[in-house]
Amino acid sequence: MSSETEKLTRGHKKKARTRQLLLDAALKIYATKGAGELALNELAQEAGVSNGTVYNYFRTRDDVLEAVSMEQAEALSHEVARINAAVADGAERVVIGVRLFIQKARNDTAWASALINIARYAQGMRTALAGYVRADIQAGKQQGQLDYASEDVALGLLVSSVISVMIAIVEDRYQTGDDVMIAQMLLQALGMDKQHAAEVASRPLPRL
Amino acid sequence: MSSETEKLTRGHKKKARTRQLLLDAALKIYATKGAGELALNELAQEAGVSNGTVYNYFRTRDDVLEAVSMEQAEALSHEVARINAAVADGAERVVIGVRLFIQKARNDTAWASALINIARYAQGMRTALAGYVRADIQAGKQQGQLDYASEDVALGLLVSSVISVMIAIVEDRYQTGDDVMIAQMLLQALGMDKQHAAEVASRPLPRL
Amino acid sequence: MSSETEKLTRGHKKKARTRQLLLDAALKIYATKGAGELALNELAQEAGVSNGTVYNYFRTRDDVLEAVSMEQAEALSHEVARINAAVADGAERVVIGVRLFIQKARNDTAWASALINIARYAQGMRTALAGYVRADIQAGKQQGQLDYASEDVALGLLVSSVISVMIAIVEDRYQTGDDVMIAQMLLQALGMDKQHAAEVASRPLPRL
Amino acid sequence: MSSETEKLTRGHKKKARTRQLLLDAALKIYATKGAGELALNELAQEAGVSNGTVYNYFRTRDDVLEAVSMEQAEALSHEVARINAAVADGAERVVIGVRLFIQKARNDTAWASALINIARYAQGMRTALAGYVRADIQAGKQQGQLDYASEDVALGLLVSSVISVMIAIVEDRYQTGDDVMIAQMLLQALGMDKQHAAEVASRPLPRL
DNA sequence: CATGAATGAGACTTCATTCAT
DNA sequence: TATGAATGAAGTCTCATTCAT
Repeated sequence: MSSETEKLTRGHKKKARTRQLLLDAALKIYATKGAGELALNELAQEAGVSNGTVYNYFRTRDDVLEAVSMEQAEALSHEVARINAAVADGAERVVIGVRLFIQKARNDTAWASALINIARYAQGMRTALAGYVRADIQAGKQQGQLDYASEDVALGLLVSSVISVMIAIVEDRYQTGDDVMIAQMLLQALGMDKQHAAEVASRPLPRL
Repeated sequence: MSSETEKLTRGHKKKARTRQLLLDAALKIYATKGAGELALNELAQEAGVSNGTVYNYFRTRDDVLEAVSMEQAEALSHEVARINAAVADGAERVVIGVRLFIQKARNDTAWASALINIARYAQGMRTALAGYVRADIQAGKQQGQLDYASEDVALGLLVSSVISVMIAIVEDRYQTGDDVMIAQMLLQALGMDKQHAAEVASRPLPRL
Repeated sequence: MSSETEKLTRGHKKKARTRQLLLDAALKIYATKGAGELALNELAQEAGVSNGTVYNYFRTRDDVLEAVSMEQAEALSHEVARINAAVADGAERVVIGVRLFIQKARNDTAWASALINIARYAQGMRTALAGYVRADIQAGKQQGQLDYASEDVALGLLVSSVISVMIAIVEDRYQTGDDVMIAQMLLQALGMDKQHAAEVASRPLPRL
Repeated sequence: MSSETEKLTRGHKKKARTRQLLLDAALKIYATKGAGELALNELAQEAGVSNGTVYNYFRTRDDVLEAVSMEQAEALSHEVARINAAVADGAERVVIGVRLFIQKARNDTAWASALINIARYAQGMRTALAGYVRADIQAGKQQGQLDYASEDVALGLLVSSVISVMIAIVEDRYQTGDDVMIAQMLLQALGMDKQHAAEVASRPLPRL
């Protein structure tokens, strides 16, 4: 490794570490506050860096939001994709995505709360979340299991419904089995008949 | 009417008028800004009263939000109830509610934008919106047209989907016919079969 | 006095008083610091008002500077005009203006210092100062005592020279009689011959 | 030349080069901003070095200002001295200095702007500029062409007048011929009679 | 009740300066 | 010497809130 490269690497590592500190701190704050209320000096304090340091990484509140959004969206995509790797059935892939998402939210309501707050503001987040489902519902349609007129409307329905369940979780209105229920309803909305939808929605989830 | 009473009445009228000025101004501002960004100073200016006056009517930012929420929710309930007065079919009532709501949003995107911003913050708004649909889906179920396992999940689905369409409108992603489409999908989600759902969703709307 | 007027007057009086507090405080600060270094929170403290109050009167540092400039320029104009009221001779009016200005600076070096700092930044100040001399040198020219090619150059020379003497005063480089000396030199620059200039420049000043 | 010496020399050269980079960058910035607003971060960026590097050369903002002042004053002295080398007449030397200065300012208003900003803050600059004129007016006095009572007042007048013209140039208020005009007025201020002053002020300038 | 000047807490933002590499 | 991330003091600015009129 040349001295040049080494220097850059060290610098980058430090930069990357601080940046991650800030992103983690931001996510933590989003669990409590709306994205519009994130105070950059509070972010600094939470991350354990000084006030001015924040400005070496983010110019505005929205920059922070966008960065956190992207990070979360990417992490989620990767995770669901990994778990769905062995599943070919488009409808089932949708169900797994929806139910895993909800499960994750139940296991970590702070995270769920943060995600809700992020999704409220960061349209990019919603879009990114929609992105990784799009292929699944397309597959479902091609496989003849799903049948819907507008992909965009379908995606809007899917994403907003899942968020709606997340809100229920955070507000402690979630009931056991709601994940299966919403999955079934979504399949029906996407054109699957009740019996089939009920069956697919209640298949056991693959191991993580 | 005694002079005393008259004075009181006039006082009340004036009071009510000022309050309405403030509510209208707030709605106008919500069309532009998130509820968290409403500045009471700006509200006063928009309403044409002095900043101190605001405090005679609302103690906090959230008071304003809640009042506007309630006003809107009530107005919406009344409107939809009036239009639905002659409709007995529960499923059709749902469709009419959904489609009218969307139509209204399309006719006044500023109002739509305000409502989205209100709904983001004021959970009460969502609840209120859900309230007036609850009876309709219950009716649909009793009439044997709808079939769903959890009323709460169903309501969450309905409300969040409609909001999702409103967001699409504000962001100019709405396509003609999306209102019928979402109505149909929601009926399907609520357990109606495709053909029937398509038929009910596309019935002509009653006159306003 | 109607209640309406009374209210306005009371409000105005208070506003005017606070504004004057701020202007006075600003002048005091300019005696020490350059106009570019005036800190608005320091201004608040010096004026004995709270931080935010400053922003009810001035939006920026430059607003303060301009207001102080105008106030000073106006006060100076009035003062010199009053003293010169009985003097018809244009050249003598110039001399009186110059010498009084210098005298005032010697009597209040803090004021002189402030004025220097103001003049450095606020071109408007220089212009205003020039304004009230313009008529005098025009008179001198018409009376056949002064003779110069460019009025603007002449005014620039006059104003900058007086400021130059003020700087000397503040830096304690001023020598007794320099006021007469600079007045004579300026008359010569404006086309008067040495003997005449010496005589006019050394005439006794009118009483204040 | 030993490798050791060579390294030192290269080091010195590099050091000198970096310093010059910084001085040039500072001058460029002074053309835009007042000396009080020079940000060392910006200086570093403009010079293409890292912010920490600045501190290897200058301890404070004022250090930079002083260094640039000195550099400019020295350069100007040299230039005028060179051009005046063959001129014995003190009054003419003054005229040449004044007019060349103005000419240079007209040819490079950015430089003029920088110099004004420097002169505002750095009294040393004014002093240095005065320094190289002092000998000339002394010569003029000894030659019997100039006649003034106070050398210091005369120098103040000279320097401030020239700066006043530079300001006029930067503000686009300069008129052709103003250089000759101001030169003539200054000679008159220094005691020369009108006809003679007009003649000396309008002599053709020596070639550069 | 209405007014609007004053308040001051609390955010934002910049930048000179330090320091480990 | 050069680098540039980190620091934190110092200033800017906003706005909910109070209060005398």
